[in-house]
Amino acid sequence: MNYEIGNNVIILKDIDSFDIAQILECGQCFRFKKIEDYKYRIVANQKVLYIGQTEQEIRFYPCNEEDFKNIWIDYFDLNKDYNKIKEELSKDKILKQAIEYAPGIRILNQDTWECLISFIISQNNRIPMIKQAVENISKKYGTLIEDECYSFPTLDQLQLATEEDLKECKTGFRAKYILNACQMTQDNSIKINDFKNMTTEEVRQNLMTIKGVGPKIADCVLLFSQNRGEVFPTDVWIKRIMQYFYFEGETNIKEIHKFAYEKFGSLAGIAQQYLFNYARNKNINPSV
DNA sequence: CCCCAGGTCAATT
DNA sequence: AATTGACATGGG
Repeated sequence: MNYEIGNNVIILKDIDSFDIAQILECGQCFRFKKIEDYKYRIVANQKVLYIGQTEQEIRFYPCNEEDFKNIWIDYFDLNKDYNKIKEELSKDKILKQAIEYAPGIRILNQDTWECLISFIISQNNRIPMIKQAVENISKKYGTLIEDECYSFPTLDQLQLATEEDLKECKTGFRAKYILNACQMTQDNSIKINDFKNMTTEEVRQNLMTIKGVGPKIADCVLLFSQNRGEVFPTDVWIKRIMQYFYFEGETNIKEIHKFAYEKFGSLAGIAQQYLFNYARNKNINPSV
């Protein structure tokens, strides 16, 4: 990978398929703030990182080479060849459209614990409100890093919360689900540290023992924090776009999964993200 | 005032 | 096994 090391900044050039706005705004990640066009601040891995992108280069700061190599290359999935993936997926003409609409999407490799709690909050909720709730929780239970930015709380930190506390953070009826996730992770019923050695189906079943975690949230955790490209998280938007483009009207999630696994295989998760972004931004909402 | 949101649970059939 | 209403909260 071709990058330059500056004074507490890493400058990345000649990277394909990287659009920081598309990556952060496509619905996979909740802890980012737009400073101005193509300048974002994220909080991840106990760090605050700014990303500024121009046509020529992408700047990551404050950042030294060690952190870039150890943390951010993996976080931004920089070793994956998205051109090859897009070429493969573009054999399907619907995917071709979705990819052309947002060719700079990448799937981030996020922290599993944060991803789990964030997507528990996501159920029957809207993205701006999910962001707000995650922010509230971080401010109340996380650690101050710098500049009013708080890390997402660890299990030990979040365990201090009561159901009332969590409701004050605007998590609503999901507060008790978060408590259950804390409890089951604490007593090692949820084996986050073993996930990397478990099959996708084993991880999914383990996550779904948490009250408030069903197949959709489990698949989001698998895709966005465990690099399992073969899952196809299916929410209302995915259901709409699949019905609109691939099915003649109404169908069910089981049929959608069967179709997606056969058609996209190990690239299903990435395909899903292009489709989700396309459906949401084009407001695909057929009256079928 | 009614509708819905990156779903899931529990009750009912 | 499949269907249906409830659930907190706030924006359109």
